[in-house]
Amino acid sequence: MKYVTIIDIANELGVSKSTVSRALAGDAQNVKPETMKLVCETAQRMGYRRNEAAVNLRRQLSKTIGIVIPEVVTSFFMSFIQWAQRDLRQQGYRTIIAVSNEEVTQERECLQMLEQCRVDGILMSVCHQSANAALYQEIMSRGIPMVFFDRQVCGVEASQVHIDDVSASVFMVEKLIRSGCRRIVHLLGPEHIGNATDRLRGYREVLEKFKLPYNPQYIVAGGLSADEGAQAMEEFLQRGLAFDAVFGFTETSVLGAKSVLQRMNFRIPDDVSLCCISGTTLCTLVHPTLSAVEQPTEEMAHTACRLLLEQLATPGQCRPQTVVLHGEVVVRESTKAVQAQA
Amino acid sequence: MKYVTIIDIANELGVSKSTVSRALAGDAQNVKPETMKLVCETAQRMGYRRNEAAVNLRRQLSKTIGIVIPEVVTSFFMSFIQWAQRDLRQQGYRTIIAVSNEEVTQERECLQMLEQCRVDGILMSVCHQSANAALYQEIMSRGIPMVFFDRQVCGVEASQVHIDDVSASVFMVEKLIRSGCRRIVHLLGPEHIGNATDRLRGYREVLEKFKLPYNPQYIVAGGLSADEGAQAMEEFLQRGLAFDAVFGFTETSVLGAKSVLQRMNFRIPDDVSLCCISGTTLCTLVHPTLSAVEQPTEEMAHTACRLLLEQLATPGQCRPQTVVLHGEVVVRESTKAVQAQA
DNA sequence: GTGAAAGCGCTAACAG
DNA sequence: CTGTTAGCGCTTTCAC
Repeated sequence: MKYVTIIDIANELGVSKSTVSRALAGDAQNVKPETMKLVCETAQRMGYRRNEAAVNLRRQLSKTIGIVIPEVVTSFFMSFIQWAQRDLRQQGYRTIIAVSNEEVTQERECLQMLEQCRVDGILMSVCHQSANAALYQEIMSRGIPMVFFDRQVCGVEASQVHIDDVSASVFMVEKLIRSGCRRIVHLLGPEHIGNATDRLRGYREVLEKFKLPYNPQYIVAGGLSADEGAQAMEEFLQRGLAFDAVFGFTETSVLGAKSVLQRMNFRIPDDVSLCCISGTTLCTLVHPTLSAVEQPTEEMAHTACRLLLEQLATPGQCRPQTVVLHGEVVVRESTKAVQAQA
Repeated sequence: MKYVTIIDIANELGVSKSTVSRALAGDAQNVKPETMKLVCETAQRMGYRRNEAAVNLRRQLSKTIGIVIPEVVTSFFMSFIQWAQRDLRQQGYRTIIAVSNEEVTQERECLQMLEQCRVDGILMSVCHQSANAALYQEIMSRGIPMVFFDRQVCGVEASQVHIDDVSASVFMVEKLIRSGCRRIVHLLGPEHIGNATDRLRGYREVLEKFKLPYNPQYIVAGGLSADEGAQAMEEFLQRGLAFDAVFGFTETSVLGAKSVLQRMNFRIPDDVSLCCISGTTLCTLVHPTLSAVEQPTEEMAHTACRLLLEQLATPGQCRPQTVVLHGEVVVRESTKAVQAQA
């Protein structure tokens, strides 16, 4: 029931606890090799586990990074975490994961918890572009570096890494148009997520470029979840407008829309092309009727970790910087596209 | 840079740190209401965050539960975590998530880390049914309760919760046969995962029941990942045997197989039915050609948490118990099935 | 109702 | 090379 402490080991061996501490820390400079070996073996034998709480308290730092993500449905965030953990662990950092569930209050609680655990830094994907901005500032002013990834934040002086949503959107929509689509439904993301605005902007830019009319009737609030996407699709169908493509904000919402379309016997991608800016490669792998610009998850994780570690290495020294990455494009050409090219 | 401590608050107010501690803990019995209010307000104003490391050290417990999962690709584990976190948080527990990446050594490191963090209990899904069994026993003998979920463990006296893999498998395969399939490929899971053996057993039981011949040629090692599933499928195709269904161990591996089949212009589910025992509802939602018995993720999480909390409440008192849940079935009937019924 | 003091397990000066 | 000592921030007796 009780854990073995360095004092237990010290008593067992008749040495002082400092010696044990030094030996266990591998301080070859100040411990005789044989003492070292003896201590380590005894620790092993007695089932010693060093108490992180005690170490953190003493050292005044935790060697722990907090990661806050908005949801766990999309594999993007999980994949990001995996890459980030690898990088951070390599630098001797542990990670604590906290999920805000897309709610501002839960996000506050997550951050509070991370502060209580005295994390050395935070990787964060926000659930709202501005609601908790003051809190972010407060945390950073306390000397805890934060790096924001994927979801953009407004009004915060901090390092960020995200993809170029406008370009990604432009690329995707242009691809649709070139493959013969003219009437493109856009499942708009929530306005409190900055990326949504950018993607709408991209959508509009392409229409202008091709001198196609912009009809607000084709823009539907598609939310984030599959349910919201499905609902949005039904809402649009009731408007009775002709359409040949759906460009969704989330992978999840466009898949929700897809289920509605299939129920209505639309053939995909022959009748309707589906596309989105996707979380991860897995998406288009398993949804072979979906076109997507894919986020470079691994690169984003590396970059975010690099930015954070830099700030950790030079406390208070480096200016915040924003890194913008570019997605990879995976497009499923519909038969319509083939006709259009002919 | 420096955090505010209760001593800072005590000095600010000219009271002792004990009083501050009591007030912050909400000990109304021993603190005058006005003092209480004053302390709390000051704490708020000064941006106090209580140091969890110090509390844990003092209290000799962490109010933290560790969750170990083998991978983060499947949404099942993420979904499980979400439910579990909700239950545990409600009981005042924090959670630490650790990922073993299906590797025995990484799993050891995870557990070691959790012990170092002095977690009060562990929810665990193993990457190997027996490799670390001794370690599990050691941890439990130290008084840290463990509950194993989803993946079965061998030779360990501990509480477990998983689905009835044999029944699930029987149900799925029987469904295939009743819908007209006769030659069913089975993508077998790794032998170090107990559930794989059970599912194969289910497969064989059904064949016997229907007096169909068992041909080992139809069993292919399908691994866990999409790549492994694809490779297994290709391997099977080279055998040149006729087949009309694929029953995979993992959602992921059967989707890998699917990509190969599609490349070969098989029509799904008309030429070939695909099915598996799936991680979560999302799976069949987004893969409308896949039939599956779905794990009751939420129920599994609730059950696992309940078992753990029971052990936490009565240390060393409750005997390990195994709970077996049943999956829900979602079947996509192929046109072949319709023909068979006619 | 409040304060003084001890101590959780560990590290890091400082002496020897 | 090793031992002694002083805390890290907090809770919790025990006095008053």
